[in-house]
This record gives sequence, C-alpha cells and structure tokens, in this order.
Amino acid sequence: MARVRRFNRTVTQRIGALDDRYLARGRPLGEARVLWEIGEAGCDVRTLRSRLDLDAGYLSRLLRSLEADGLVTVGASPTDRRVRRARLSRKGRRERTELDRRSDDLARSFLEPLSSDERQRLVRSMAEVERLLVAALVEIDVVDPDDPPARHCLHEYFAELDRRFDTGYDPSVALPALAHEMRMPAGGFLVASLHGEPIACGAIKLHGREPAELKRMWVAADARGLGLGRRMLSSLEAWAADHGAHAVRLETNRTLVEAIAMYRSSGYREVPAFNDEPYGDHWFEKRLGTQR
Amino acid sequence: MARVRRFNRTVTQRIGALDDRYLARGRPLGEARVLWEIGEAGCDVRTLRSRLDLDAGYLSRLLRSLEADGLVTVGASPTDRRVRRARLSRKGRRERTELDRRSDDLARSFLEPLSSDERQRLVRSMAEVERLLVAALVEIDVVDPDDPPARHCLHEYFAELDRRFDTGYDPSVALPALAHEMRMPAGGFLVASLHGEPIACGAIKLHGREPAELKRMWVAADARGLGLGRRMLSSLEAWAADHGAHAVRLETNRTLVEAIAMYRSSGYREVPAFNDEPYGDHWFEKRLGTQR
DNA sequence: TCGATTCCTTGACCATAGTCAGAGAAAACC
DNA sequence: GGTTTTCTCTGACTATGGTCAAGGAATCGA
Repeated sequence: MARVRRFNRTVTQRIGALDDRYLARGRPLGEARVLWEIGEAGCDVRTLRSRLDLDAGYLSRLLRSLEADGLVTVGASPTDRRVRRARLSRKGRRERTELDRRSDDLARSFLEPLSSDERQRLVRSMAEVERLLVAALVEIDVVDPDDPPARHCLHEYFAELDRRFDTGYDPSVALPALAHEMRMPAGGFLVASLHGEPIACGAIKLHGREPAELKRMWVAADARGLGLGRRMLSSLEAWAADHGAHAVRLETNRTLVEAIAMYRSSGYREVPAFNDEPYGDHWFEKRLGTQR
Repeated sequence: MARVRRFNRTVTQRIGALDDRYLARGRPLGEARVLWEIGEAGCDVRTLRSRLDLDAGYLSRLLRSLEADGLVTVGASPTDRRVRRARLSRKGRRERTELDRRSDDLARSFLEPLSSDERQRLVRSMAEVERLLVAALVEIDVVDPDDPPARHCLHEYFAELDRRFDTGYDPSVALPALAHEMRMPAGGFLVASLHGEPIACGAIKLHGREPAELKRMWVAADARGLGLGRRMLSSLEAWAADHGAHAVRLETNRTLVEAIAMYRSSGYREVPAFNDEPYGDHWFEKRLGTQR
C-alpha cells in the first residue's frame, strides 16, 4: 500500500510535470493537447470535446486561438453542417510532429542512463503496471452488432485485415458473419471499451449442439500488450459456455501470428479445416467446461 | 520507446489526475500540498519553499489562507527569528489525517479489483519502475563529514540505531568514527541525494595496507527498496579501491537484518570479530579488486 | 555599530483553465 | 412547415497558480 502511494507520488508527479513541460513548449498546455488530439486526419469538434472532456465554450476558444496562430483550420463537416471539423494546417502538422519528437526525446531520456538489461526490465515493468491498472478500467459488454461501437470495431477490423493479409481482404469474398447471426438468439457480440471508446471486440455464432464459432476478434493497435486479447477471448468463451456451447472453434490467417500464439497458449488445438473460408490458413478448437 | 511514451501518458495523466482530486477535496491543490508538507512536526517556511519549489510570495499567501481557515499557525522559529515556522493546529492535523486516509483509499482502489497474485505483481512492477526511474536521478558525492548534509545523515543514522537496537544506541559507548577519520587523507564520506535532499550515506576509514573499514552506512526510511543501499555499498567499495584498499570490512548489529542480507549477497563473508565494538554482533569482510 | 544580507510579507499584476447563459444555424422530428 | 433538438460560438465571469518588486524585521559581518 505504502509502495503504491509512493509510486503514485513519485512517478506521477515527476514524470507528469516533465511530460507537460515537454508537450507544452511555450504554448498553453490546453492548446497543445488539442493540437495533438486533432491528429493528422483532422477531427470533429464534438469528438475533441468528448475525448478531452472540455467545456464547449472553452474548446471553441482554444480552437480560435490555434486558428489565430495559423495552426488549424475549422470548417463545417461534410455530412452534418452543424458539426465543425478541425484540421491541421501545414504549420500545425509541423508543430505536431515536433511535439511527437519531443515526446520521444522524453521517453529516450528515461532509458538512456540505463544499461540494456535495465532498460528491458524497465519497459517490461512499465507494461505490467499499465496492463494491471488499465485492466481494471476496461469494461466488456454485450452489444448489438449494428450499434455504433460495434460498427466502429468491425470497420477497424476489416481495415486491419486488408493491411495485413498478403492478398488484401475483401469482405465479399470471405465467409460472412451477418449482424443477425451475432445477436441473440443466434450469437453474441462483445465490445471492450476504455473511457467510453471501443478498443476491442469479438463475436460468437452459436450452432446448437455443435461447437460455437468465434469471429471478428480484434484489438485496437494502441491497446495491444495490455492482455486485452486474452481477456476478450475468455469473455467470449464464457459467453458461449453460458449459452450452451461445449466447444469453440475458429479459423485464422497465417499472417496473424500473435493471435495464433495466443490461441495456442489459451488451450486451442489446431484441427483440420471445418469450413472453406478462403482467407483461412489455420483452424483451431477448444473444448469448454472443464473450468466450471 | 512507444511503450515508455504510452506508460507516461496513461499512468501519469490518469493516476495523476485522480491523485490530485483525492488530495484536494474541495481545497485548492496548492493549499493541500502545503498542508501535507508541513507535517505533524511543523516545518520552517524556507524548507517548505524549497521542497515544494514555490515562490516566496505565493507560499506566504497560501499560508495566510490556511491560517484564515484555522488549519495552520505560523510563528517565529526559536533559533532564528527571521525564519518563520508553520505548525498544524488541531484542526489542521485532523485535515491532514483525512488526506492521508484518502491517499490510502486511492492506493487501495488500484489494488482492490486485482487478484492477490496480480496485486503482488503490480506492486513489484511499480517498485521496479520507480527504482529504475529514480536511480537515474540520485547523485552520490564525496562530502565533508561536517557539512550539513552529512550531519543530517549521521543524525538520522544514530536516531535509527537507537530505535532499532534492543538496547538503544549511545554513540559515546560505541567505537567512534571521528570527522577527521572520514575525510581525506584518512577516509571518505559519501552522501546520496535526490533533488538536493540527502537520502543515504556511508563512510570509509582507510587503514593503509590493512582492510578499509566501512562505517555509518544509512538509507533514509522513505527511500528504501530503490536499490540505493546496494548502490551506496558499491560506490563506497569503489572509493576504497581507488584509494588503495584491497579489502573492506565492517561490523553490524543483529537487528539490522536487511543490511546483513545485503552484505552477504554482495559478496561479504562473515569473519571473526576484528574489533571490540560493543554493538557489534557480526563482522564481515570482502576482498576487492577482482572486478577491476 | 553600521551596512549588507537573509527571510518573509504585501500589493499589484498576469496567464491559464474553466464555467455558464444566451443566441444563431442546421438538422431532426412530427 | 413549424417545433424541437443538436452543435457551436460569444461574452461575461470566476478561481487557481504564479511572478515581481518594494519594504520591514532580524541577523550577520566587519
């Protein structure tokens, strides 16, 4: 307990202060955070507001100020002209790159004085601390596959498969998993969210007395390494077991090496192909019920 | 690198914000920090200023405000009437206890959702992160044993021995280590400091071709577990070796179990008593020079 | 004993962060 | 087509954190 308190004080205040100073570089911290959060691709003002949890009036003023400095432009969103969309100007983009660089510098300054062995231990311990602290904040819920969070996850999932598969990914070629197959009574769709943002998903298709099928398992790139995949996997298994499944099976592509490693270490055994998914290279199955 | 950056963002901002809110409880954060830092025993205003790194005017105003709330009294220091000394009133003491409780609650809230195995891992990893981050910030210097930092360390060292030894500790009974024996050319006195505050010390008495003697090794209670003892020990050994010693020896009391464990694991072997230190229960020696 | 220095206080000032109510424009609802 | 809701902006206001310079009281140094 005392240990935790001291950690909070030392690490939080010391690094936090440094972090802020590095990020701010002469600019009010609020502006720097907004600049950062807008991102390369631009961002709707309402999204900024919810992500940074700022008052509408305050954010508006921050944007005006950034606009006056020539760092961002704010225009109407193409789809809904009430919504305003902030984009970085070229100068803003340069500025953001600079912030990025400084953030890297800061990280490097922690690692530099250490030996390579110590560096590894530091990074490993940091990951562990983060994983355990964040784990308590992640919520996994059953949602409808047509709800916005689920659609967001699926969109990201497909985009990632398209990037990673050697052949790209075309959903119309793959075996489908339709919305009605991933909601009750045919199945379930789980979404993990952190501070209200969806960061991982997975679906189960029930097949009566046959093994249930695991589909659409995805973890956001910036949430990896937190043990979230494993947690999602066991939540899906638990959901399947609760709905009468005695086993779960799945197919996967050979490029998804981390996923394959995770399946193996979670008790999945490779089995012969049980379907003709064109993108499938490996098929796995795990029997449920031993743990309950 | 990315890992370190993410750790900084997540842990720092998330916990930092929580920590501040917990600590503040309706009061400006600045006031809460001052209230905390004054401590049960009271504190000179100048010390507060340097510890919290606040502007003199600003701190003065904060104290006025705490005084107006009846939490603090500020009076002249007994030794130097320019210096002002802040003390907690009864109400202030209650308030500080409350802050203490909340800080505990916060720490508990991190641990609570975890299994006991996870808790252990979290605490261990936090200690590791802190140790490695702080290690880079600690400076070990050779100082004169009569300098204020050295005197502070020695004072704390004796107070601790007095608390821990079954018989209490009376410096006039023990074998002495006089200031001139711990400065060149007879010996050396090392102090480790973090942000300018001394947090550990140790001394070497040289004996020509005979083994050097290690004395006065101490680590501040709130800096333990950071690997500082081991670091101080190897700095002392290095200093001794640099000044011609081929071996180091020391005596210690049986109640100092962590120290004894550290000596053993650092390559010290127990040897027969080489002096008649009345508080000595164990005598150790280590040959130097193999590592250089 | 007479500056010089140290320590603190006070008044004047400033920037950042944030809140709140009102209003205008666009979209959604019925 | 009129009403309601959503989204944003603006102006007015507040609190917090912080800086700076002047000055008074105590102490130090010669």
